[in-house]
Amino acid sequence: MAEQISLRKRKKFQARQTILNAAAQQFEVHGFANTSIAGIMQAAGLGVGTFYNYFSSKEEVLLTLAKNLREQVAKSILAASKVNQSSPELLELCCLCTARAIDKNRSILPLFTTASEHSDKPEQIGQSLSPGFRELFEKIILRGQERGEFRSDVPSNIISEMIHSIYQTTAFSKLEISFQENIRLKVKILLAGIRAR
Amino acid sequence: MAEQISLRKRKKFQARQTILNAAAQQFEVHGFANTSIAGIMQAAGLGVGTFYNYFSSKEEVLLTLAKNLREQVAKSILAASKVNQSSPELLELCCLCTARAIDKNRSILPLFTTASEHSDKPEQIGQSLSPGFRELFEKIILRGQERGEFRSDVPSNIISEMIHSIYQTTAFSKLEISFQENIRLKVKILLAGIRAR
Amino acid sequence: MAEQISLRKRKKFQARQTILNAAAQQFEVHGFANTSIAGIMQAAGLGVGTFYNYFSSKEEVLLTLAKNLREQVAKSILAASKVNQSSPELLELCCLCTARAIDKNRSILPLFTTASEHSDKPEQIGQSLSPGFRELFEKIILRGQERGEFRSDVPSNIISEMIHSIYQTTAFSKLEISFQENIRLKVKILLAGIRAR
Amino acid sequence: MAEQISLRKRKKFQARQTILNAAAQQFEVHGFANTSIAGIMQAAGLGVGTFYNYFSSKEEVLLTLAKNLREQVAKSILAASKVNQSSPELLELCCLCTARAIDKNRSILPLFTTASEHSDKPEQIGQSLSPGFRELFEKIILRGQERGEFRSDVPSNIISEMIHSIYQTTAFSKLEISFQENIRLKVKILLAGIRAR
DNA sequence: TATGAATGAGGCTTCATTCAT
DNA sequence: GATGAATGAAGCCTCATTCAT
Repeated sequence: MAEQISLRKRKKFQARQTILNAAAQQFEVHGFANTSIAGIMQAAGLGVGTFYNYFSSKEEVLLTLAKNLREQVAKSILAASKVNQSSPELLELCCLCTARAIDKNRSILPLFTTASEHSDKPEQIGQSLSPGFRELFEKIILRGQERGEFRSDVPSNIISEMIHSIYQTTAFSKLEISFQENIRLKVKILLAGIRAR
Repeated sequence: MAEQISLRKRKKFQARQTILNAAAQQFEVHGFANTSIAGIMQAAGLGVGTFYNYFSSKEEVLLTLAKNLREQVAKSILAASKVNQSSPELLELCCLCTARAIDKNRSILPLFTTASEHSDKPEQIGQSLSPGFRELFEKIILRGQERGEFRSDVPSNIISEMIHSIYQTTAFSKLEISFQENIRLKVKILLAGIRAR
Repeated sequence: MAEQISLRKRKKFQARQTILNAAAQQFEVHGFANTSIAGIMQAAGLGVGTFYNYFSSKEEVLLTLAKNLREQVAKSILAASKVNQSSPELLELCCLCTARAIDKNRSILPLFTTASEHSDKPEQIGQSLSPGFRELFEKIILRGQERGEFRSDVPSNIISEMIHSIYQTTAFSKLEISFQENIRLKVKILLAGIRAR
Repeated sequence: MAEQISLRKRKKFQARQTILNAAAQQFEVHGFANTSIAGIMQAAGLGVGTFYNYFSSKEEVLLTLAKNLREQVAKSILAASKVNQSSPELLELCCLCTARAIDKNRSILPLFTTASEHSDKPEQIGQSLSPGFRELFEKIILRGQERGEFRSDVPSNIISEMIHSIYQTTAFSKLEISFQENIRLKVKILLAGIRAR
């Protein structure tokens, strides 16, 4: 009996995953707005109605994808930031860790730049990715500025916004260079730019 | 007779402008995806059918808005780049000019980050803004690298992409700082970051 | 120009009427809940989307039908109630006038007994028919009670509710007797029952 | 062994009752049309699929509720009508008994006025309540007319229909008076109205 | 050229019903 | 017998687009 329930739950969990994957893929191919629920469920090999057993809207799927990514990134950063080191080193490390975590979910990030367009509650989605790493970055920068490791003539939130922008747009890059390497180079420039003289 | 024709042409031009303005405003308020042609035309105070006398789709309106912005930016840059100066100085000047031109059309830029989402031909729109100033930036950077004014260990297209990303995301910024000032600070960091050592 | 507009408006008015008639007929045949908008518009010989150029929901159609009926009844009663006469005579006259007005729109009345079921705002529809004649009846009864023409041991609103109930249920009657005659007989009983002794 | 079977039967009976009660409650709160089977079963604390072990449709549930009410009313009337008395007295007694029986199941009656709307077989449900007491009333009236106790210038079926209408609409009454008292007053008027002169 | 009513394709969502466990 | 996930039919509604005036 307990096993039966567990079996069913496992299946339900699997179906949920199937839908999430199908959605991510469809979003990547057609974009969020051009993806229909019917399309997602067809890609998932499930009936249309089944979608509503798991999610109440396309937005909720996006939110879920965002949450998953956010958690992965957070975990990855957390691990990296335990080691003790200088602020520039730490910032670079975190940036690269984040890049690596994002790279595994490349299809998802680009959505958040644009998702705010399609929702009645843009703020929810648009910034749902940030918490957990944007704040972390800002903390590191602040600490670096206090320690005199980073220039102080530019506010930390501007710098943090700049890092954020790098991730957002690099995900769209058409250049013939890997995502992580692209990020690495840009972070290199940024670090050089904010180093205290 | 000639005057009548000219009058008619002027009137036609006016209607077109009215639609463009209404569209820009609606896009800004509701987002591209959530703006309907009926909505645009209502805002324009014109009949729905009239839209199709001037444009064939919402995308075309967006493209037109982009083209207008692009031309303004290009003109602005062109004027700035005539003066002879060092590459960093020139780059900074061009960046600020661009910022100023964009600031006048703030409502339009944010659309291009997202517009690719909504179209069947994303590439057309998504990058429609760049030509005319992205290339210019790259040229300046290349020249600077050749002259030894900019570091050469990062490809010019990466740097140019980074500048591009600054414009795209700063347009969305929620920070309490003006668009132009925000851009200025970021460009400062970037310039410091790419200066040859 | 003015004529053209007028022509269009006339056509628009006609289409509205066509929809209202088709809806009334469909409601009568299949009931409100079992009538789909597609069904109405097919009966009207118009496209589905056209419905929304005129109404925003099935409920609004019902409300409109109710309003029309209400206005007819009110007009009919108003005309009748101008003549001066005893309260029982006046009440009877008004009842019969109402019956006649309703009879012309037989298909509509039955809906209001049931419509409250189907709406999120039941009170709106359920009682939308009453104003204009339920109150009138109550006024006549009250006056009759004051004058000693009607018994006073039963509250006027109970009597008025009883009249109301006669209309509502007689519209459903399966008896082989005309609607108006049926009403006439019931009103006869009621009048006999409320006459002061 | 026999006990086990009996236990099972009792359990089955219980589930059936649970569903009926939940359904009645849901019907009352949301209306018949707006009540889904899922909703009923959730209110019943049972799985959706279980519904079909007991009923084949929402209509059948309604029919069952009607049958139960009908039987209660019939039993109540039967008891009352055994005593020998004049037709008006008997009719009044039966009316009040009926009112009392209905009052205990207030939630159910209102459904039958409207249920016909929602079914493909309206006749089945719409009049499913009547048999057993409408006929009885008619018999009493007929007898009274034969005995000269009731006026004969109005057909008995009209009078019986009038009684029926009182129950149907009083169940919806918004007046600040109890259901039974409301019925009592209306029956009083009716009786006064049909008394032979 | 301007208009706006008509249109139907297409997306969203609900829900009765089935069926494997 | 109980369950609840899966299903797709069917309804609702929006909106780009056309076309007669």
